[in-house]
Amino acid sequence: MSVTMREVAERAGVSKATVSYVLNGREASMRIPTETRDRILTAVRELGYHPNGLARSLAHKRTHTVAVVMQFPDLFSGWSGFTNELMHGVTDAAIEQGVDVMLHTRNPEGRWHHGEGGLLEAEVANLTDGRVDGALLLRDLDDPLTVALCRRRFPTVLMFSHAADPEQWFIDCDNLAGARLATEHLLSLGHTRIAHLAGPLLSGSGSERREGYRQALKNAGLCVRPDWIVEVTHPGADFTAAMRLFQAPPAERPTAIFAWSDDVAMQAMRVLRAEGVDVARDVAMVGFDSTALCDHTDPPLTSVRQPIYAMAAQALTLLCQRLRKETPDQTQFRIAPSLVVRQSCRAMPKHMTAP
Amino acid sequence: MSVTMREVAERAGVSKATVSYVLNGREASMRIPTETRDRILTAVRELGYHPNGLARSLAHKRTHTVAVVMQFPDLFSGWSGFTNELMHGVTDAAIEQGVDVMLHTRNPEGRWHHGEGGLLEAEVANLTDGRVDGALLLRDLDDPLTVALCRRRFPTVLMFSHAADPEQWFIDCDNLAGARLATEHLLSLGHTRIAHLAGPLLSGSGSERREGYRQALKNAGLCVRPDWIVEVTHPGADFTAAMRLFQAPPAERPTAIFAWSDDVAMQAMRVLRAEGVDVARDVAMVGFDSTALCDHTDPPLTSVRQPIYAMAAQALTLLCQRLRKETPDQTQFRIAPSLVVRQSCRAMPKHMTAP
DNA sequence: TTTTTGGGCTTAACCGGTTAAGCGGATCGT
DNA sequence: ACGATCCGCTTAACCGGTTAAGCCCAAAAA
Repeated sequence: MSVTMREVAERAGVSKATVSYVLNGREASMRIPTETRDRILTAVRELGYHPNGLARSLAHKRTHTVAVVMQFPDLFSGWSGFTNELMHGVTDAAIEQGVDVMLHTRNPEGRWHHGEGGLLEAEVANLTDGRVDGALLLRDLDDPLTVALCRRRFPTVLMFSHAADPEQWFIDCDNLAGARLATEHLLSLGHTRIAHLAGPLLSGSGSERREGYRQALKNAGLCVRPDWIVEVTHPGADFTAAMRLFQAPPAERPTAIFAWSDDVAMQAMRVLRAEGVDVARDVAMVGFDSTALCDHTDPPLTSVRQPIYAMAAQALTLLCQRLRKETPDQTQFRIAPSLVVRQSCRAMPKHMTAP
Repeated sequence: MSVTMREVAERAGVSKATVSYVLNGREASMRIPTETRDRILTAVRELGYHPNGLARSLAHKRTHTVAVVMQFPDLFSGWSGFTNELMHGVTDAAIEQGVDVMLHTRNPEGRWHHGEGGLLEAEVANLTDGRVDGALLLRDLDDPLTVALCRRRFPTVLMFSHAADPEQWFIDCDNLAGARLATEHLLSLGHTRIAHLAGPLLSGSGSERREGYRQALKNAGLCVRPDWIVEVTHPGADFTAAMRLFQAPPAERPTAIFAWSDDVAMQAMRVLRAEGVDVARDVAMVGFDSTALCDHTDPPLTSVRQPIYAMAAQALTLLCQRLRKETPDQTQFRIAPSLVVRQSCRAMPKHMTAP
């Protein structure tokens, strides 16, 4: 089909090896006279030769390709600004590092591992079969795939997650601090009846943000009401449990909500509005991520900012360093989040904050 | 490093070929007794053998991987709901078809081709070097890369673009009809002073939507004011030219805007609001794409819907059919868009519509 | 003149699989 | 008894590159 090195060699009247040496500029060890070199380069041009990437990679055992492995098959679903910013960071850094990116949204047979081992094995085999040099993982805490890959010494970097194992490289956000930031912001505005739309317990971000919420309440001397922690793992989830909180008599309702992600916050805003509850006027809302979307919602959403783009880009850069066997001073990062105040939180009216 | 077929063969006391036959189940032509088969499978299990994907692909000349080639290096930038829905469709279909997806956001040296041919050549070589079987292209009309790949008979499918060449497979939206839909909606609400925030002329969507806008105005007996077609190619672009339209005396200002994309519409809404112009009350706005975001803006954005997810998924499916050398009845698709009315367009007050 | 040196290539093994062709021995048909 | 057939496997070429080792010949050194 395509023109091979053999044909180039024949046309130039040399051996495959010579062509290879010329094309790869192995000048240090091998001095090839200009005349031969020109003959080869002419043949290359005339035949329109380009080396086959697979053969190259097979011989080098290096593909200059990394995989991005998502947790959920539907991560691209909805309007997730998170995924967008993440992929933007990854691809920009990939261009800079000169690597290609493969997408592995593919989850073995459904959402989560069934524990049979066979599916996990298949996934591991898929990643370690030589087509990619390493992987960027977006997975839950103690995810079996992550652990399995690490055990096989397959080069990985965790994004937006972390691990106790010092062998694991990762870059994560300090979710605990972020959640405290959000909750304390609401507290400082005079809110005491704060509910939490929580993420999955399995994920680091989900569980840590819960804990940060709890800590902030406790530090303020408030008790944590378990029924006010409602698990809403993604925007498509069922919000009826959350809505039930607002069917209580007015004095029993939350006056503020900390949502574990912007997407969930936005969906909640929609659902609440449909029920006649106006965000900002009737209830304060804080999200998490502070993606560009937050400026465009009604009202603009106050949110905890984690620098997704930069973190993703750094994750890819770290992975490339790992592939080059470099040893950076630091291989585990915890990024401090910040609060971006927009207009979704009003202060509590004075008379209600008084005891 | 990894365990190879050779080692499996040695441990099972057979040749590489036999192992290969057993693993690939070439039972039809080759009958291997259960005893030998078991010996091999045991060796496979004991050694934890998994075939090397590169070697396999090299021998088969098939990688079961397709590339997604974007036009802009920054396509993942901002909050683009378009890209998100697109990638969701692509990846879902990829899972179904059993192929992997490579991202080629990489643009040779900056944004657009410099026409030297060298960069284009490099890009073509990159895609045709065997690492991917085919490509999904998101490119401008008459894009040189598209043309070059088609000439080399490299399997491609255009997404959200089209071509006159019957050899080109594509799936595109009827942008002309969509733009007419948007403009006619505004006309039907009584607006006659309609501006257009236009996309790049190079892109099919950009130019066709302009034309649809023009046609709708002409059909309504209105004249097209060139100064009211302002090019705003992406949300990060300069909006000052657009804003200048609203510095005219009230009677000279547009009362409605048709934006060529949701992202641009949303950014315009922001910029306008900052200038004291309230969308819906002071000016009607229609976007294009109608991604999930439109429900969350203030006000929710009326927009022309193209089924991005379904189109992207079908594009990938078409590509896979092309790779399997199937010949579908239809290889060029034009999808009819529809209008999703939300709350960003008010009817003109009666006294102003009267002549 | 003989030996050393080194330039300019080639040979051949290798990366890790696939697969057409073929071989040796048992079985079958006549 | 002898050829034909078939089973069960191996051999070796091949995919398209890379690269260590080495060969041949000319020039330099002894």
